[in-house]
Amino acid sequence: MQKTIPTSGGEQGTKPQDSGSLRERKHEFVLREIEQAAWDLFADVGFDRATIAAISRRAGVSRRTFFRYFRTKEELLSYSIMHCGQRIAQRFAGAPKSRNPLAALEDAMISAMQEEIEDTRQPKEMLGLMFEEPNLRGRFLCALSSWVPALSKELAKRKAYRGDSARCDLAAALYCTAFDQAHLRWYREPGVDLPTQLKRAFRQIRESKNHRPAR
Amino acid sequence: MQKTIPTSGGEQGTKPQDSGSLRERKHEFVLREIEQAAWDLFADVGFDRATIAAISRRAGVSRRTFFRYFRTKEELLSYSIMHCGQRIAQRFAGAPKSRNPLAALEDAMISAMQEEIEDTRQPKEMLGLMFEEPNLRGRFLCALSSWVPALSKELAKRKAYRGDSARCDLAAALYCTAFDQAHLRWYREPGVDLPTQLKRAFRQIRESKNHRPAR
DNA sequence: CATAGAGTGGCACCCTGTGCCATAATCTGC
DNA sequence: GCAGATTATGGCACAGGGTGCCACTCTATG
Repeated sequence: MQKTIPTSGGEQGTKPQDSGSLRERKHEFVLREIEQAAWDLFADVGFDRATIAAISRRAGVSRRTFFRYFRTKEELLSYSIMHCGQRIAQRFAGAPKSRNPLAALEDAMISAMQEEIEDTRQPKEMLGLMFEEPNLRGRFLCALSSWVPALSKELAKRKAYRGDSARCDLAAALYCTAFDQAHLRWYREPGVDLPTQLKRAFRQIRESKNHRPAR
Repeated sequence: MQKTIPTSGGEQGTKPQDSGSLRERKHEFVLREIEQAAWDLFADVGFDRATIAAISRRAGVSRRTFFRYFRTKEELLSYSIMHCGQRIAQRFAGAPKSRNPLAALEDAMISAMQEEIEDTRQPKEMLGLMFEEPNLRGRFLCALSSWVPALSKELAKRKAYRGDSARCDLAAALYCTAFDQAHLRWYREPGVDLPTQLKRAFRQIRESKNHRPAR
């Protein structure tokens, strides 16, 4: 029953990605255990019926400890989504400055999501909860809208809309909405992959919009 | 201390808008009492610190009864927002069919909000809570996104995007996002009124988009 | 006035989330 | 290794959100 925590001073040599002290690795380990236990239970009985006591038991920690890793049950979600937002922001910031700002944002979202899907266990199941459970839908949208400032800032830095922050805010928000809707369609429409749905949504946003060069 | 409930058989005659039986009017009355008590308390101490016990006490009902009027504390919000969404949908549906579909949607949102602001006590304070309290932000966005199906349906009926439902969905969602962002700016930027903010946001969406007639 | 049905309040109960404290584990310097 | 500082953990108590249940009150109807 006891699972082992990877040791740093072990005989088989420390792997490069197992960075940090034992304490840090342990923390990371328990975090993943809780996360996994939670998602397993969500899949079994749904979000609302999965009590924190049950999640904790499944993860092998006390209820009190759960709250030291996640402030609320919903934070289990925001967690994944925030991480996803950071990925997108990083890629966006790393894109060549010569690229059209909106096109760079689109690229960042598409490529980040391709990677995200590969990394995530049961991405569609997770997404299902986000769309079906009203509680989670709110959290999801709230997390999405929290991406706006960072994306808007990068748009402004790249002189989209001549650097007008209000317009960049709105543009970022619109792209997040397209992101959401593309996921919704991907979830509901089997057979069409996510990148295609994203591209369709983005095309509709910029459809017939003439990106007039900054003066 | 005792407030009186408008009687139907009173000497001063029944007012036309006080329709329904005594039971129904009483229900409506208590509903408003709770709603008002809640918003007053929210303004005083914030959403989180306003306990349901305190709201109920202020409204003169028991805690148990509160939950017979509102399933959750957050529902106090969704309530207003849903109502607002219905208003918009009604106006949209009532617009002349000859009008450009997207323009009709814009008109509906603008005029509905003008009326809404007049009807609402402290509209900006309410909005403030929606943007500042993370819990409420999620609820707000979730309620907003629940408008999408109805608006999309009406867009499709009016042959926007040649009736393509996927595109209408996205368009409706984008307009809701513009709606949200306009409110955000209105809240943060004193001195510019809401209709102006809405118009600015809408202009950016359709900016340079050529509404080609449906073939 | 009598009776059915809806509204109400009080109670017990479970779950979420937090503060507090004792205990156990890790880290640091020796 | 070892002692002390630091941090993680678990258990407990407690406030608040939300629900089921039951007795009681009020309305609607005849």
